[in-house]
Amino acid sequence: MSIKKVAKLAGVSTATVSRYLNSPEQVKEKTRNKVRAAIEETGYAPNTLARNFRRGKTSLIVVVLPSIGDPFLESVMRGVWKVADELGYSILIRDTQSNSHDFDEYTDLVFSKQADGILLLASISPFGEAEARRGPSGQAHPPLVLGLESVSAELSQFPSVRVDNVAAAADGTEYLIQLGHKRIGFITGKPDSLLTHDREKGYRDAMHKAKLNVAPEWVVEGEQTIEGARRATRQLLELEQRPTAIFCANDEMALGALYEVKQAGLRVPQDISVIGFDDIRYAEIADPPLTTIAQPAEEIGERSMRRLCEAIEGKENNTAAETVPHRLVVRKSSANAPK
Amino acid sequence: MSIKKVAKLAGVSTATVSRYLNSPEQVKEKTRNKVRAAIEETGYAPNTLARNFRRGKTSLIVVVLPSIGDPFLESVMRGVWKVADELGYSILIRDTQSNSHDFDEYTDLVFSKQADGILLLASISPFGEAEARRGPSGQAHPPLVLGLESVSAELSQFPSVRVDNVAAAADGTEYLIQLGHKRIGFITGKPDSLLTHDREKGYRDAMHKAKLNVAPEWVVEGEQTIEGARRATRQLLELEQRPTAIFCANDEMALGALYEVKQAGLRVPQDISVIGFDDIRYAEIADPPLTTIAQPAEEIGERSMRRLCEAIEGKENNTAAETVPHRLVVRKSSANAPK
DNA sequence: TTGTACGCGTTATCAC
DNA sequence: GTGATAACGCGTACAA
Repeated sequence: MSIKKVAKLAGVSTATVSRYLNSPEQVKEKTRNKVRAAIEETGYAPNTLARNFRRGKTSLIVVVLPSIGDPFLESVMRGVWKVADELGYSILIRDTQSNSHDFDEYTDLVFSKQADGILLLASISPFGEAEARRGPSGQAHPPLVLGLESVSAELSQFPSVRVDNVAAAADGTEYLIQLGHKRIGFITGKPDSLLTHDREKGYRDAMHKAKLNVAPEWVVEGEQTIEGARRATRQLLELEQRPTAIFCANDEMALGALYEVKQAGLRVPQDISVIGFDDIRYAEIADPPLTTIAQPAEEIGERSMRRLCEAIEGKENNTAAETVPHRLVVRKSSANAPK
Repeated sequence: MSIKKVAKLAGVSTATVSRYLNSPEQVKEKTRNKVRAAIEETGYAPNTLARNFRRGKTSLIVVVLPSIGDPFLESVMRGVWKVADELGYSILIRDTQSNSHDFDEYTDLVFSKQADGILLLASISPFGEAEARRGPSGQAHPPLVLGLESVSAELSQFPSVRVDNVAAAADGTEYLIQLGHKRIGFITGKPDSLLTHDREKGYRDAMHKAKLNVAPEWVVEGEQTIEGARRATRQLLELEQRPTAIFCANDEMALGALYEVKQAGLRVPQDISVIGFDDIRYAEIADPPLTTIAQPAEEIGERSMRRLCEAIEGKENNTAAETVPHRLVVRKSSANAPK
């Protein structure tokens, strides 16, 4: 009823008002002025609900991430938002921590037109039932891009943007080995996190390549939280032959590890080296400043979002996995192995 | 076109399918079964776009916050999401850091039916033009609740949920005064943050009450970032008569301050006490663990969100300001004043 | 209890 | 360049 009101007031048809809003260059200047005046007078704002309905598009994108308030994701999201603003999308965030949704619930968001696409920045259970939905839905799968996380076989058909976590973790491990460390502990994430699996694999690969043994008790679960990492660290420190270095699958856990090592009266890095992964902003001001592996977070966000938008707009269906470079950042929490 | 398909397949009318979805009790069991079968067979998912359009409701809520990846906001958002899930809303996040929108852009989201309401967890520029829009829009203002932040006069008409920042900061300051500190520095936030203004006021009030002078150079801007706080701290340390204690308007800045004090070769808390505000999860594992003022973050999120939903659903227009309790958490970063 | 038919506000497809 | 009008898919008043 509203575009009609404006149209009547301006003495034009609704079609013209619509054109004025969406492709003003198709409207003669004189008409444009009439319409503009009418819009200003009424304070008219187009009803987005109706517009989306008509266009069959929500301009909403769901970003699925493990937990908001993750300092690393902040940088990624900055990149995501940049592209979203540029291309006119809004971002709907779902975290997998507070809510335990399964994958279908996310794909449903697209099939039921609540969102146009999904940017998956978290590990979640694989395709499951959604696979069955390929038929009815008409399209094979919803527009979906994976950022950060490694891909399970089920999801390997989708485009992705991430660092090579295996290689990066291997680099970090090799760095410790070069410092003379032989007993290196690894604090991994949750069991279902493919990402931390990959990092663990990189660690194991590097150890193996250097012909160093990995005792089973050296690899401990840290649940990707400070608390979990603190527990894990205490376990490592109680070992008869405790590690001289601890590699944490992310910085959040490394900060917890740092605390517990110092709490136990040991010095970092003289007694134990600690390194992390992600280079969050707290790494630099940790005590001692944390050696870690940096990812180009904002770039990952930007590129994955861009590819998602392309997929939505049907411009590309390039399903290639895109790898961005990582970088070892050496700070004070790592040093030569003791003795 | 889709509800029709289901209806045809089930041999009923579209109205019946619609009823099946929205008020199943109005449908006879036998019919229900037919419809259910048809829905399962087709994999039908109702078009949310059409539904929202028809209902005139988006079930979307915009949460405006200073910056995602703020560890404190994570807890607040947990509370927000809890209520959102319960009541069937989705959350659309806008941060004021990466994007600089003004207030009108947020109210427009509601007026143009992109969202049902606004939860404001950040200080932003006051009403401005939106005030003018009261007429045409029909309603006085969009559903809006303030969480965390203090309110400017323009926004005082809206419901709010927060701690008493003035009183809390006064408590923290008094605590330092009791420890014998007389020269207490304050690192404040951005000039336009009402929140940190209030905390600064609490600090000044407490100093004044204790008949202690506040030298102008003791109050420094820290921009609400680690970097800013580090700069501010260096300034304070260079003072001829440097403070024996530093009160930071939030923990993020306190972590930066902690780093710089140690960097300068001073000991915390023996030479300088440092306290923060918010009790983020990194406060406990800081070195030394940070004394701070805790807010019931999740509760703030939950209550403010609940009030917003009530406002949207027209259940209440209680515009009272709700105050939740704060709590001083004493850890190792604060001690008696030196000498 | 179920079916028919209309309208929500916008955009797109035609003619003119 | 502009206007008339038919969709878009769903909910609901009303009739049966």
